[in-house]
Amino acid sequence: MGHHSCCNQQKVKRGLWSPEEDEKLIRYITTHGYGCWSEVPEKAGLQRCGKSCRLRWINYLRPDIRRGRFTAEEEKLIISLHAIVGNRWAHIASHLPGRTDNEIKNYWNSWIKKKIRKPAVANTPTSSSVTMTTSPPCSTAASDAAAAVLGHHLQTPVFSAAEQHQLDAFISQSLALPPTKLGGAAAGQDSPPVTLPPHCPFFMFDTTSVSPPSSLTSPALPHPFLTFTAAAMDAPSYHLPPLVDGIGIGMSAMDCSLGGESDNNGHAASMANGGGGGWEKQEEEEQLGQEQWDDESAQHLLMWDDDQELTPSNLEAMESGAHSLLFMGPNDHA
DNA sequence: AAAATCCGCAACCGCGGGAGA
DNA sequence: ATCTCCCGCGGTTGCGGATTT
Repeated sequence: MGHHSCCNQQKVKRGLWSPEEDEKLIRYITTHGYGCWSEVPEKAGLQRCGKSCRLRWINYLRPDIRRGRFTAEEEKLIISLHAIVGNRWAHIASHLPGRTDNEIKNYWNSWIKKKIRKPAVANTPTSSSVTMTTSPPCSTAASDAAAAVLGHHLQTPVFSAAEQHQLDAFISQSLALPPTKLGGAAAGQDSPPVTLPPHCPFFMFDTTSVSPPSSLTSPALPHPFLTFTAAAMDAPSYHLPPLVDGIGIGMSAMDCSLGGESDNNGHAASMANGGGGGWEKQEEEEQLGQEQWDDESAQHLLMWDDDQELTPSNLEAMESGAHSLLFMGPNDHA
Protein backbone atom coordinates (compact mmCIF):
# COMPACT_ATOMS: atom_id res chain seq x y z
CA MET A 1 0.00 0.00 0.00
CA GLY A 2 1.47 3.26 -1.02
CA HIS A 3 0.83 6.78 0.00
CA HIS A 4 -1.10 9.43 -1.82
CA SER A 5 0.67 10.97 -4.75
CA CYS A 6 0.60 14.20 -2.79
CA CYS A 7 2.22 12.50 0.20
CA ASN A 8 5.48 11.39 -1.32
CA GLN A 9 7.47 13.84 0.69
CA GLN A 10 9.37 12.02 3.38
CA LYS A 11 8.33 14.33 6.19
CA VAL A 12 4.60 13.80 5.87
CA LYS A 13 3.13 12.86 9.20
CA ARG A 14 0.41 10.28 9.60
CA GLY A 15 -1.86 9.02 12.31
CA LEU A 16 -3.85 10.91 14.87
CA TRP A 17 -3.95 14.65 14.77
CA SER A 18 -2.62 16.59 17.72
CA PRO A 19 -4.50 19.58 19.14
CA GLU A 20 -1.72 21.80 17.85
CA GLU A 21 -2.19 20.52 14.33
CA ASP A 22 -5.92 20.97 14.59
CA GLU A 23 -5.41 24.51 15.72
CA LYS A 24 -3.09 25.26 12.82
CA LEU A 25 -5.52 23.85 10.33
CA ILE A 26 -8.51 25.65 11.77
CA ARG A 27 -6.64 28.91 11.84
CA TYR A 28 -5.55 28.55 8.26
CA ILE A 29 -8.92 27.48 6.88
CA THR A 30 -10.88 30.13 8.71
CA THR A 31 -8.47 32.75 7.45
CA HIS A 32 -7.82 31.64 3.90
CA GLY A 33 -10.44 29.06 3.06
CA TYR A 34 -9.51 25.84 1.33
CA GLY A 35 -9.23 26.49 -2.34
CA CYS A 36 -6.57 23.92 -3.05
CA TRP A 37 -6.02 21.25 -0.46
CA SER A 38 -2.62 20.33 -1.79
CA GLU A 39 -1.41 23.78 -0.84
CA VAL A 40 -2.97 23.80 2.59
CA PRO A 41 -0.33 21.80 4.51
CA GLU A 42 2.57 23.94 3.38
CA LYS A 43 0.77 27.23 3.89
CA ALA A 44 -0.66 26.14 7.21
CA GLY A 45 2.67 24.85 8.44
CA LEU A 46 1.54 21.28 8.72
CA GLN A 47 3.55 18.19 7.93
CA ARG A 48 0.55 16.45 6.50
CA CYS A 49 -0.65 15.75 3.02
CA GLY A 50 -3.48 17.79 1.58
CA LYS A 51 -5.75 14.85 1.55
CA SER A 52 -5.25 14.25 5.24
CA CYS A 53 -5.98 17.92 5.93
CA ARG A 54 -9.15 17.80 3.91
CA LEU A 55 -10.34 14.69 5.69
CA ARG A 56 -9.59 16.13 9.09
CA TRP A 57 -11.45 19.31 8.27
CA ILE A 58 -14.47 17.68 6.69
CA ASN A 59 -14.91 14.90 9.20
CA TYR A 60 -13.91 16.60 12.41
CA LEU A 61 -12.99 20.26 12.46
CA ARG A 62 -15.72 21.81 10.33
CA PRO A 63 -17.67 24.26 12.48
CA ASP A 64 -21.06 23.00 11.36
CA ILE A 65 -20.32 19.44 12.29
CA ARG A 66 -22.90 17.80 14.47
CA ARG A 67 -21.62 15.27 16.92
CA GLY A 68 -23.23 12.88 19.31
CA ARG A 69 -25.58 10.00 18.92
CA PHE A 70 -27.89 9.66 15.99
CA THR A 71 -31.48 10.40 16.79
CA ALA A 72 -34.26 7.97 15.98
CA GLU A 73 -35.37 10.25 13.18
CA GLU A 74 -31.89 10.38 11.72
CA GLU A 75 -31.66 6.63 12.00
CA LYS A 76 -34.90 6.17 10.13
CA LEU A 77 -33.81 8.60 7.49
CA ILE A 78 -30.53 6.81 6.99
CA ILE A 79 -32.34 3.53 6.63
CA SER A 80 -34.75 4.95 4.11
CA LEU A 81 -32.10 6.72 2.12
CA HIS A 82 -29.85 3.70 2.14
CA ALA A 83 -32.69 1.64 0.76
CA ILE A 84 -32.84 4.02 -2.14
CA VAL A 85 -29.27 4.99 -2.90
CA GLY A 86 -27.28 2.16 -1.34
CA ASN A 87 -23.81 2.83 0.02
CA ARG A 88 -23.60 6.34 -1.31
CA TRP A 89 -22.68 7.75 2.05
CA ALA A 90 -21.93 11.21 0.84
CA HIS A 91 -25.34 11.34 -0.78
CA ILE A 92 -27.00 10.18 2.41
CA ALA A 93 -24.95 12.63 4.44
CA SER A 94 -26.13 15.49 2.26
CA HIS A 95 -29.61 14.90 3.64
CA LEU A 96 -28.45 14.94 7.25
CA PRO A 97 -27.16 18.40 8.10
CA GLY A 98 -24.02 18.32 10.17
CA ARG A 99 -23.39 14.64 9.69
CA THR A 100 -20.48 13.37 7.66
CA ASP A 101 -20.41 10.50 5.26
CA ASN A 102 -17.72 8.91 7.39
CA GLU A 103 -19.83 9.12 10.50
CA ILE A 104 -22.84 7.64 8.78
CA LYS A 105 -20.75 4.92 7.24
CA ASN A 106 -19.21 4.03 10.59
CA TYR A 107 -22.60 4.04 12.21
CA TRP A 108 -24.01 1.81 9.55
CA ASN A 109 -21.12 -0.61 9.69
CA SER A 110 -21.29 -0.92 13.46
CA TRP A 111 -24.96 -1.54 13.13
CA ILE A 112 -24.40 -4.29 10.63
CA LYS A 113 -21.86 -5.92 12.90
CA LYS A 114 -24.33 -5.72 15.74
CA LYS A 115 -27.01 -7.29 13.62
CA ILE A 116 -24.74 -10.10 12.57
CA ARG A 117 -23.67 -10.84 16.10
CA LYS A 118 -27.08 -10.41 17.65
CA PRO A 119 -29.69 -11.12 15.01
CA ALA A 120 -32.49 -11.39 17.52
CA VAL A 121 -31.85 -8.10 19.27
CA ALA A 122 -35.00 -6.32 20.30
CA ASN A 123 -36.03 -3.22 18.49
CA THR A 124 -36.00 0.09 20.23
CA PRO A 125 -39.46 1.50 20.81
CA THR A 126 -38.75 4.57 18.77
CA SER A 127 -37.02 3.10 15.82
CA SER A 128 -38.37 1.50 12.77
CA SER A 129 -38.01 -2.23 12.58
CA VAL A 130 -35.82 -2.13 9.59
CA THR A 131 -32.20 -2.87 9.14
CA MET A 132 -30.66 -2.52 5.78
CA THR A 133 -30.11 -3.53 2.26
CA THR A 134 -27.09 -3.72 0.05
CA SER A 135 -29.04 -3.88 -3.12
CA PRO A 136 -27.58 -2.19 -6.12
CA PRO A 137 -28.37 1.45 -5.67
CA CYS A 138 -30.39 3.26 -8.20
CA SER A 139 -28.93 6.40 -9.58
CA THR A 140 -31.87 7.97 -11.26
CA ALA A 141 -33.17 11.45 -10.83
CA ALA A 142 -36.28 9.83 -9.47
CA SER A 143 -34.31 8.22 -6.70
CA ASP A 144 -32.75 11.54 -5.87
CA ALA A 145 -36.18 13.09 -5.72
CA ALA A 146 -37.36 10.30 -3.49
CA ALA A 147 -34.31 10.75 -1.33
CA ALA A 148 -35.01 14.45 -1.11
CA VAL A 149 -38.53 13.76 0.02
CA LEU A 150 -37.29 11.35 2.61
CA GLY A 151 -34.80 13.94 3.74
CA HIS A 152 -37.54 16.46 4.12
CA HIS A 153 -39.50 13.82 5.97
CA LEU A 154 -37.00 14.20 8.78
CA GLN A 155 -38.47 17.58 9.54
CA THR A 156 -42.04 16.79 8.59
CA PRO A 157 -43.24 13.54 10.10
CA VAL A 158 -46.10 13.13 7.66
CA PHE A 159 -45.68 13.11 3.93
CA SER A 160 -47.45 15.89 2.16
CA ALA A 161 -49.50 15.05 -0.89
CA ALA A 162 -46.80 16.47 -3.11
CA GLU A 163 -44.10 14.49 -1.38
CA GLN A 164 -46.15 11.34 -1.56
CA HIS A 165 -46.66 12.00 -5.22
CA GLN A 166 -42.92 12.25 -5.72
CA LEU A 167 -42.29 9.02 -3.91
CA ASP A 168 -45.12 7.34 -5.72
CA ALA A 169 -43.75 8.46 -9.04
CA PHE A 170 -40.42 7.02 -8.16
CA ILE A 171 -41.89 3.77 -6.95
CA SER A 172 -44.27 3.53 -9.85
CA GLN A 173 -41.38 3.94 -12.21
CA SER A 174 -39.48 1.30 -10.37
CA LEU A 175 -42.38 -1.07 -10.41
CA ALA A 176 -42.94 -0.53 -14.07
CA LEU A 177 -39.53 -1.85 -15.01
CA PRO A 178 -39.07 -4.24 -16.51
CA PRO A 179 -42.57 -5.13 -17.66
CA THR A 180 -41.94 -8.83 -17.45
CA LYS A 181 -41.10 -8.42 -13.80
CA LEU A 182 -44.66 -7.44 -13.28
CA GLY A 183 -45.55 -10.73 -14.82
CA GLY A 184 -48.99 -12.17 -15.16
CA ALA A 185 -51.34 -11.12 -17.88
CA ALA A 186 -49.81 -7.67 -17.94
CA ALA A 187 -46.46 -8.90 -19.16
CA GLY A 188 -45.58 -7.42 -22.49
CA GLN A 189 -48.37 -4.93 -22.31
CA ASP A 190 -48.45 -1.42 -21.08
CA SER A 191 -48.06 -1.41 -17.39
CA PRO A 192 -51.32 -1.06 -15.59
CA PRO A 193 -51.88 2.09 -13.62
CA VAL A 194 -50.17 1.65 -10.31
CA THR A 195 -52.17 2.49 -7.27
CA LEU A 196 -50.00 2.60 -4.24
CA PRO A 197 -50.83 2.33 -0.62
CA PRO A 198 -50.65 5.53 1.38
CA HIS A 199 -46.99 5.07 2.07
CA CYS A 200 -43.88 4.08 0.31
CA PRO A 201 -43.55 0.32 0.20
CA PHE A 202 -40.40 -0.91 1.82
CA PHE A 203 -40.71 -4.63 1.34
CA MET A 204 -41.88 -6.58 -1.60
CA PHE A 205 -42.38 -10.27 -1.92
CA ASP A 206 -41.89 -11.78 -5.29
CA THR A 207 -44.43 -14.50 -5.67
CA THR A 208 -43.45 -15.29 -9.21
CA SER A 209 -40.99 -17.82 -7.95
CA VAL A 210 -43.35 -19.75 -5.78
CA SER A 211 -46.63 -21.43 -6.37
CA PRO A 212 -48.81 -20.99 -3.36
CA PRO A 213 -52.16 -22.69 -3.33
CA SER A 214 -54.51 -20.80 -5.57
CA SER A 215 -56.85 -20.30 -2.68
CA LEU A 216 -54.20 -18.16 -1.08
CA THR A 217 -53.73 -15.77 -3.90
CA SER A 218 -55.58 -12.74 -5.08
CA PRO A 219 -56.61 -13.32 -8.66
CA ALA A 220 -57.78 -9.75 -8.99
CA LEU A 221 -54.30 -8.37 -8.62
CA PRO A 222 -52.69 -7.71 -11.97
CA HIS A 223 -49.20 -8.20 -10.67
CA PRO A 224 -47.37 -10.92 -8.78
CA PHE A 225 -46.11 -8.97 -5.84
CA LEU A 226 -48.94 -9.16 -3.42
CA THR A 227 -50.38 -12.56 -3.70
CA PHE A 228 -49.34 -13.18 -0.18
CA THR A 229 -52.60 -12.14 1.32
CA ALA A 230 -54.54 -12.11 4.51
CA ALA A 231 -55.75 -15.58 3.68
CA ALA A 232 -52.18 -16.71 3.39
CA MET A 233 -51.56 -15.49 6.88
CA ASP A 234 -53.88 -18.15 8.12
CA ALA A 235 -52.07 -20.90 6.37
CA PRO A 236 -49.94 -22.67 8.95
CA SER A 237 -47.20 -23.77 6.61
CA TYR A 238 -47.12 -21.23 3.93
CA HIS A 239 -43.81 -20.75 2.20
CA LEU A 240 -43.00 -17.09 2.23
CA PRO A 241 -42.08 -15.96 -1.20
CA PRO A 242 -38.69 -14.39 -1.59
CA LEU A 243 -38.46 -10.71 -1.53
CA VAL A 244 -38.24 -8.99 -4.80
CA ASP A 245 -34.65 -9.05 -5.85
CA GLY A 246 -33.44 -5.73 -7.14
CA ILE A 247 -36.97 -4.98 -8.26
CA GLY A 248 -36.09 -4.24 -11.78
CA ILE A 249 -33.65 -1.42 -12.18
CA GLY A 250 -34.86 1.44 -10.17
CA MET A 251 -35.62 0.36 -6.67
CA SER A 252 -33.51 -1.52 -4.27
CA ALA A 253 -35.60 -4.25 -2.84
CA MET A 254 -35.35 -4.96 0.80
CA ASP A 255 -35.14 -8.38 2.20
CA CYS A 256 -36.96 -9.48 5.25
CA SER A 257 -36.28 -11.61 8.20
CA LEU A 258 -37.38 -12.34 11.70
CA GLY A 259 -34.84 -10.16 13.36
CA GLY A 260 -36.74 -9.67 16.57
CA GLU A 261 -38.02 -13.01 17.52
CA SER A 262 -37.32 -12.48 21.17
CA ASP A 263 -38.70 -9.02 21.27
CA ASN A 264 -40.81 -8.97 24.37
CA ASN A 265 -43.58 -7.10 22.70
CA GLY A 266 -43.84 -9.66 20.00
CA HIS A 267 -43.32 -6.92 17.47
CA ALA A 268 -40.57 -8.15 15.40
CA ALA A 269 -40.76 -7.28 11.78
CA SER A 270 -37.31 -6.48 10.65
CA MET A 271 -35.28 -6.31 7.57
CA ALA A 272 -32.12 -7.90 6.51
CA ASN A 273 -29.67 -7.65 3.75
CA GLY A 274 -31.38 -7.90 0.44
CA GLY A 275 -30.77 -7.29 -3.20
CA GLY A 276 -29.69 -10.74 -4.12
CA GLY A 277 -27.78 -11.47 -0.96
CA GLY A 278 -30.43 -12.43 1.50
CA TRP A 279 -27.84 -13.94 3.73
CA GLU A 280 -29.61 -13.05 6.91
CA LYS A 281 -32.89 -14.32 5.62
CA GLN A 282 -31.21 -17.54 4.69
CA GLU A 283 -29.78 -17.78 8.14
CA GLU A 284 -33.18 -17.13 9.59
CA GLU A 285 -34.75 -19.72 7.39
CA GLU A 286 -32.28 -22.27 8.60
CA GLN A 287 -33.14 -21.39 12.13
CA LEU A 288 -36.78 -21.72 11.32
CA GLY A 289 -36.46 -25.09 9.76
CA GLN A 290 -35.47 -25.20 6.13
CA GLU A 291 -37.36 -22.51 4.33
CA GLN A 292 -40.63 -23.10 5.97
CA TRP A 293 -42.12 -20.44 8.12
CA ASP A 294 -44.33 -21.66 10.87
CA ASP A 295 -47.34 -19.86 12.14
CA GLU A 296 -45.58 -18.29 15.04
CA SER A 297 -42.91 -16.96 12.80
CA ALA A 298 -45.47 -15.42 10.54
CA GLN A 299 -47.04 -13.81 13.55
CA HIS A 300 -43.72 -12.18 14.25
CA LEU A 301 -43.11 -11.24 10.70
CA LEU A 302 -46.36 -9.75 9.73
CA MET A 303 -46.35 -6.66 11.77
CA TRP A 304 -47.83 -3.43 10.64
CA ASP A 305 -45.62 -1.39 12.90
CA ASP A 306 -44.28 -1.51 16.39
CA ASP A 307 -47.66 -0.96 17.94
CA GLN A 308 -50.17 -2.34 15.56
CA GLU A 309 -50.33 -5.87 14.38
CA LEU A 310 -50.98 -6.46 10.76
CA THR A 311 -54.32 -8.14 10.84
CA PRO A 312 -56.28 -9.54 7.93
CA SER A 313 -58.54 -6.52 8.05
CA ASN A 314 -55.91 -3.84 7.86
CA LEU A 315 -53.98 -5.90 5.39
CA GLU A 316 -57.08 -5.93 3.27
CA ALA A 317 -57.11 -2.17 3.41
CA MET A 318 -53.54 -2.08 2.26
CA GLU A 319 -54.21 -4.58 -0.39
CA SER A 320 -56.71 -2.46 -2.19
CA GLY A 321 -54.30 -1.57 -4.89
CA ALA A 322 -51.22 -2.34 -2.91
CA HIS A 323 -48.19 -3.86 -4.48
CA SER A 324 -46.37 -4.95 -1.47
CA LEU A 325 -46.51 -5.74 2.13
CA LEU A 326 -45.53 -2.76 4.18
CA PHE A 327 -43.41 -2.79 7.24
CA MET A 328 -43.24 0.52 8.93
CA GLY A 329 -41.96 2.22 11.98
CA PRO A 330 -44.35 3.65 14.49
CA ASN A 331 -44.37 7.07 12.92
CA ASP A 332 -44.58 6.10 9.33
CA HIS A 333 -48.27 6.32 8.96
CA ALA A 334 -50.50 9.20 9.75
C1' DA B 1 -6.98 -7.42 39.02
C1' DA B 2 -5.35 -8.83 34.70
C1' DA B 3 -5.99 -10.55 30.19
C1' DA B 4 -8.83 -11.09 26.33
C1' DT B 5 -12.21 -9.53 23.45
C1' DC B 6 -15.34 -6.29 21.59
C1' DC B 7 -16.56 -2.08 19.56
C1' DG B 8 -16.64 2.76 18.01
C1' DC B 9 -14.41 5.85 15.45
C1' DA B 10 -10.63 8.48 13.27
C1' DA B 11 -7.74 8.09 9.65
C1' DC B 12 -5.67 5.94 5.61
C1' DC B 13 -5.88 3.94 1.00
C1' DG B 14 -7.01 3.20 -3.77
C1' DC B 15 -9.91 4.37 -7.34
C1' DG B 16 -12.91 7.03 -10.39
C1' DG B 17 -14.11 11.20 -12.37
C1' DG B 18 -13.80 16.04 -13.53
C1' DA B 19 -11.13 20.00 -14.91
C1' DG B 20 -7.53 22.08 -17.10
C1' DA B 21 -3.28 22.07 -19.85
C1' DA C 1 -7.70 13.38 -27.89
C1' DT C 2 -4.61 12.60 -24.28
C1' DC C 3 -2.30 13.40 -20.07
C1' DT C 4 -1.83 15.11 -15.43
C1' DC C 5 -3.43 16.82 -11.28
C1' DC C 6 -6.60 17.11 -7.76
C1' DC C 7 -10.86 16.20 -5.36
C1' DG C 8 -14.25 13.30 -3.50
C1' DC C 9 -15.92 8.88 -2.48
C1' DG C 10 -16.37 4.20 -0.54
C1' DG C 11 -13.84 0.51 1.57
C1' DT C 12 -10.68 -0.79 4.99
C1' DT C 13 -7.45 -0.58 8.80
C1' DG C 14 -5.88 0.08 13.30
C1' DC C 15 -5.95 2.51 17.70
C1' DG C 16 -7.73 2.96 22.14
C1' DG C 17 -11.43 2.80 25.40
C1' DA C 18 -15.09 -0.23 27.21
C1' DT C 19 -16.67 -4.52 28.42
C1' DT C 20 -16.35 -9.30 29.42
C1' DT C 21 -14.09 -13.42 31.09
